[in-house]
Amino acid sequence: MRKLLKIRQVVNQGRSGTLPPVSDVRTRFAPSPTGFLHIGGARTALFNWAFARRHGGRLVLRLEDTDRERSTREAEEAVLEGMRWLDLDWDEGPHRQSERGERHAEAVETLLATGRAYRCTCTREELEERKQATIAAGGKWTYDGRCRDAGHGPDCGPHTVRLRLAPDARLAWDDLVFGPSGQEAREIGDAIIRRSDGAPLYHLAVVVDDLDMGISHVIRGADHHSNTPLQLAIYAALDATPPQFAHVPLILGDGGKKLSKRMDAVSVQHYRSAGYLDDAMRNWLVRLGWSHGDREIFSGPEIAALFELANVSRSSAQADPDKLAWLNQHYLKQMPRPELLAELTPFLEQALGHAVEPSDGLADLVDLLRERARTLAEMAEQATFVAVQNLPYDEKAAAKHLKPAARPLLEALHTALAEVDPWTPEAIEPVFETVRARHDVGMGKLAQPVRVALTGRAASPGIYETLAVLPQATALARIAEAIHFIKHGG
RNA sequence: GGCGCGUUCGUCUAGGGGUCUAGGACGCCGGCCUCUCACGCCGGUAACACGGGUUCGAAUCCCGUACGCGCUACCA
Repeated sequence: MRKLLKIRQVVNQGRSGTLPPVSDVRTRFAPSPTGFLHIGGARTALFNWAFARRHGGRLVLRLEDTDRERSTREAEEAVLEGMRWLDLDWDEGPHRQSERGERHAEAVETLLATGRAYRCTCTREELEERKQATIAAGGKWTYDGRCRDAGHGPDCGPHTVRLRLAPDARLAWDDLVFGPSGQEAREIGDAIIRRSDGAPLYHLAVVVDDLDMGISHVIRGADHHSNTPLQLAIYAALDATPPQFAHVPLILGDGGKKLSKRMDAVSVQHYRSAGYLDDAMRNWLVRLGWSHGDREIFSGPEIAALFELANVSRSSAQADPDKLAWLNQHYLKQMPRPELLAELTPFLEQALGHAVEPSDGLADLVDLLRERARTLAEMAEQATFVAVQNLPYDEKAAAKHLKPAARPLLEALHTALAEVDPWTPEAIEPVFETVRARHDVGMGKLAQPVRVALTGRAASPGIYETLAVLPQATALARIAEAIHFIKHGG
């Protein structure tokens, strides 16, 4: 218990207050390892990370893995993987709640020894019965205190342990986001802190863990706002100074409803595999409930430099996938080429179904595509033509542009293009000009058939660039194929 | 049901009594650019939940209503 007393109180501050420049800020992220990192959890982690970094503090990672069923090693790893992907580096841990049973048990024993808690032999059935009775009588139910002064000893048979609350205690705190908050103890009642099977309850466990880990700021989802009074009571019973609390609003799904696993994309790995960038994801998440004036774009380091709890909203936010897509393209546009190439390759290989050799053409193409794709998956889709063996034609595109009228144009181009040297957009352009002038057609009539011949589709980057991205021989071969296609049909 | 919290354009938000005929961003619509698709640029649409107060003056303060969310477990 000594250890618990060491906790230092960080200067109390309201929403408008400021923190001392250097502090002992210690935040924590405490997810339960469910097999994926939920975007709500990811944002909570991000806020904790940002707050710690902003104030030169430390972030502690703690896995709340008491649900042994779901808490497999793989489930844990998935959560950590999500954190790493988002560059949310932690300074301590991961600690595991399951490994701290002894500390939880000790705390309960201390509480029992000091009379701050007592044993309760009421059974679930009895409790339920009395609860229904008082509700039927129009009353509000909290534990009626039957065992409060019964003085049950350790050998009283099956029992739970309850916290003895002073009925007139006002369990109040100044929430860093919600402001002054609190509840009367009598509205809570004597809560169970240890189950009859000896396992500690969540509220006891978090308090002991946060105390032991020296957490100065508990930043967590608003769903815990109304759990705080009880936890405050536990801190008090332990004679410990509670940390500061900041509750962040929940993230809602489409239509303002709670995020549902089947209706919404709730895990960060979903977005990752859909081709979203970590920078975009972080930026999107941080702007859900937090703002910094009119600014929209924030890099990781900028978040770490600018984040303040005072600018966190109190109302829940609806996740908007369109905004994420926009952010993603923004980051796609400014990502250094080698990096982008590396990120794209796995997506491209997946789209093609075979390995891809790096080439200058592909590298050039990536620069052309960053203006046209919102995700890596989209970009890969648009890039397949450079690396594909047998180019398939989009049916509608072929029907519209690979018509007999295009044949003489393609033939003229094929001949002229064979002479182009060097094979660059600049050298290719004049060829189109001459062919266009000679056949007296508009650019559209000329470019579209070529585009379909080269890419199989009606949309691609500029035609000269698209040509130059392919080896000259390949480009010529595809034009020849298109001519053949027009002659003989599919 | 009880307790708590929330409510500014479709969405994320700025805004802490006059400078708000409410600003930015995404989306959407229109235009320009143009070989397609994009990008870019220009322009437009669109909000203070409702009702009472307080005040010379309210998006901003107070009360109520409605709606939404959270908690209300020997779950976390």
